[in-house]
Amino acid sequence: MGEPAWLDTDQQRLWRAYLDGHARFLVAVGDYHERHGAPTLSEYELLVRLSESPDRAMRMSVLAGDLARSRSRVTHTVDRMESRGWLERRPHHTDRRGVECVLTEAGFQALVEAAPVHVAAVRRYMVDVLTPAEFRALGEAMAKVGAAAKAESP
Amino acid sequence: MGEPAWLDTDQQRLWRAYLDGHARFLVAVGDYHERHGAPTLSEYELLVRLSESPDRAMRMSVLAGDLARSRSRVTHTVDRMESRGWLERRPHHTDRRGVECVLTEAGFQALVEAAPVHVAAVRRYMVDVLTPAEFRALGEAMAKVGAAAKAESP
DNA sequence: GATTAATGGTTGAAACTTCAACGTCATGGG
DNA sequence: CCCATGACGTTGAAGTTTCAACCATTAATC
Repeated sequence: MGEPAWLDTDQQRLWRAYLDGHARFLVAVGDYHERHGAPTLSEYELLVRLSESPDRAMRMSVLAGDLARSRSRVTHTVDRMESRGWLERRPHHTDRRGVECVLTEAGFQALVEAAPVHVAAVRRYMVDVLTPAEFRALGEAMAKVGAAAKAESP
Repeated sequence: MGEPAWLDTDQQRLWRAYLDGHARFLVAVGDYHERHGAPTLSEYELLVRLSESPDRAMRMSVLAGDLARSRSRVTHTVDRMESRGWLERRPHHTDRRGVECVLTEAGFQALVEAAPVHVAAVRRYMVDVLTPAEFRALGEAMAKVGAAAKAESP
């Protein structure tokens, strides 16, 4: 009983297309960011979350959960970004264990400059490469995949 | 002229679902590998390529190109795997600059043990989460995305 | 066929991520 | 109230990846 231990030829082809396609896509987007002087994709994502949060501030642990990263990784990343003046830390008001990360004006400006670069990259290497229906199918499928993965780490 | 500088709300939702879904998926698969004592996904991929190659051997640069990784990264990864006895290096027959990477019997055994774990993870977190049509759409879309990215780095 | 350019692979350091251990504070049960 | 347990965030070291520089060899150009 249970699932077969193998993938059939077609499943294998699709799975590899996914893995390989993603790897190449990320490289392409990363290079595009770099060529245009934008921050790393992972730094960019962090800036986006903060910018959309009320007060442009978020707790470290919420940031970590949102971005699906370890707390430690967020700590180190925030260290680096803070030293560039994009971020600041401040103690949490009610929970004295907590630390809040605040986007500075400089950080917001960095985001404003980076956004068009980022969007151009995503269009060029994903959105424009697919039909609208394909892009939708891709996004919806990944939403399901993400939800399934999320179901395990509460 | 040109593309709009922004993504509309729906495009943004789909794009984020992709990015976030992938991140969580990779974590889930990585954890699954680790819980079951299988090598890292990236080591696993390398083992697979070698095992499918005639002679179970490949040149470093071909490996790098195939896996969409830097030559340097492959060098370091092969160093580690070689020290575990899974791989060996040997000079290329005709091109004296070249180095070939050969899968050892121990490496092949490691692959044989890891394969069912890997397949179970891929099923559990991707294949089984989607309908066959969704999975196909995902794979085909990523094949196009990968091809587009590939078109830039020859 | 000699120079020049390009490829293959490595090296070591810098940058980034992971991992385990820790200190602080909050929360729940006795 | 007190203690046990767990959450929050950091730390420093270990592990991995990137980056720039490098040597050896091959391919191109004249």
